[in-house]
Amino acid sequence: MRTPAARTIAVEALPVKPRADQMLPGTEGHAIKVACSNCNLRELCLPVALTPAEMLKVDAVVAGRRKVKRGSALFRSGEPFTSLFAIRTGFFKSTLHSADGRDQVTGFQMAGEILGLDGIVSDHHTCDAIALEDAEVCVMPFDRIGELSRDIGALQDHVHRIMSREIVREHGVMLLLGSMRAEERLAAFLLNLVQRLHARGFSRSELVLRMTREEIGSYLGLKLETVSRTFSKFAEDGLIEVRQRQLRILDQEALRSVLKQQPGCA
Amino acid sequence: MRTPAARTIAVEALPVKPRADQMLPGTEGHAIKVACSNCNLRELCLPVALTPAEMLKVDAVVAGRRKVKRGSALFRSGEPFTSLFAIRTGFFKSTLHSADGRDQVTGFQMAGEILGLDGIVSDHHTCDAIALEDAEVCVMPFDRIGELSRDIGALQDHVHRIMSREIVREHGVMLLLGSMRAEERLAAFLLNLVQRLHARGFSRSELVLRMTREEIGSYLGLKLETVSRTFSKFAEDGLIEVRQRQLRILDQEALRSVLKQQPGCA
DNA sequence: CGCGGTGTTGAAAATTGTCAATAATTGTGG
DNA sequence: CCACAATTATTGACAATTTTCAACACCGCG
Repeated sequence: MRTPAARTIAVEALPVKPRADQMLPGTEGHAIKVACSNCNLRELCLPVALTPAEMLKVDAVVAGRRKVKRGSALFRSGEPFTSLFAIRTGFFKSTLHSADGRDQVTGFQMAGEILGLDGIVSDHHTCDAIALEDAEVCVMPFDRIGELSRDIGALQDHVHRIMSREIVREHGVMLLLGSMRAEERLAAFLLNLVQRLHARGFSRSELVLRMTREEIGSYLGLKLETVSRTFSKFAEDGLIEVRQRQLRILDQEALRSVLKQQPGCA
Repeated sequence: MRTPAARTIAVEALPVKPRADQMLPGTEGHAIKVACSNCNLRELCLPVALTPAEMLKVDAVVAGRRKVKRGSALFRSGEPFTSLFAIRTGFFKSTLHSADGRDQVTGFQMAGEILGLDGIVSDHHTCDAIALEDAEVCVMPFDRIGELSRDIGALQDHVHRIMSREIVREHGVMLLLGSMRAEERLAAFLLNLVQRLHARGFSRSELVLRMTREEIGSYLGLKLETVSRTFSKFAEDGLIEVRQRQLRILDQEALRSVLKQQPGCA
């Protein structure tokens, strides 16, 4: 039996601070100009101090934009690597396919985040980047980035930081996969997601899951049924309200505390 | 001309002796000559083509060496980040400590590998690097690396590749943690370890585990008892021979096939 | 208005973890 | 050099968690 917790939830997680081109689906706006200097994602994507002259050069790094339809790939494993991609709008998953037929979602990426870092080492992409909703990215040829960061120290720093940040993020995922139980994993996932959305101007309590239960499960190292059950348990306990992909966090504190029941509990 | 260092090493190192002999030949208590140009780990650590003039500059990146005793830390989470470290001798683990008291080994590092990349993003280290045997590292102040890679394109590339390689490595760990069962995890771990040791001139079938069962378990997301049991099972099945930390792979093919029993097994 | 993909739920099975006892090994100090 | 303490490893019995299999509900879309 379904608990009566299935009340209607606000249709869409609306931005707290309206930012037209961060709207999730249905974003129709045609890009006016390909330039970081007047991009409203700059604080996320390029949070460094640059002189106006440097800024102009950085603008030239962006070779153009590319739209990616929901369900299709920005790039796939094995393809030659030439560029990094900065997400302007939309939502991606990165998935790995192992030789022995395993699949693993290695991350979910949203506006302002960078895709393609895995391809640098071998000049080939090693995972797929799939749009989970219609998306648009800035294309940044990596050789241009290299050239320019020789001129502009702040840009060089920034590139290093982006890569290091990805390493640190993955450490966190390893911690999650290696030491948390299902409820903890899901709680950590939701808190992370809503925190990142909030940093982009969305609600800190409501969100729309752009991915399936199976994709969440793959990311968290769980089966889709376990994800579903855990959502239901959180809902029963009054931590969240969930109806399909509409999700509202009712008790963020309690969700946090799911993560803190750890050590010598015996 | 580049002498294939790995081959030279292989010849010298083949008689794999028990205890503390997983030290790279030729590195025993050498003088204080700090120079990449004549380092026998160069193929591993700095595999790029440089002119002699560039090579001299790169030598100057290494500010010095540092010895780390078994059990002590090269750096700890929270400490200011200033330098990357290249392992000359010894063996390290990297461990993460979460706010809620969880620990996670995020990797094991050996000669020729780089430590400290996680610290770049925030100017502070975010994990501990602990020596599992007496070790020596080259200290490479990161600002010098930055300066020099502005001059030397090949070095810039190399730095990018090192970071990207770490990202790709961690993807692999996520796959392991997210989708493999205990036997598969341990098999993958052993194969990876022996492959890296072999690349450094050691036997492809014998190795000495420098870490405890608990550390292996932490890395693989398993309890130490599960690690121990799985070792025993592999031994019963004739895949390996294990006596404490001495380990011999008897049937590498069979170990590999542990990873390939994936899909519709029912 | 039905269909396919997606999500939920139950029951049983499998895997891994927990607790506990014991053994082996290593390090330490007399 | 030996003995003792501490750490590390092995193994068994049992418990907990998660997966598997299966049935069914829901939703969006053509």
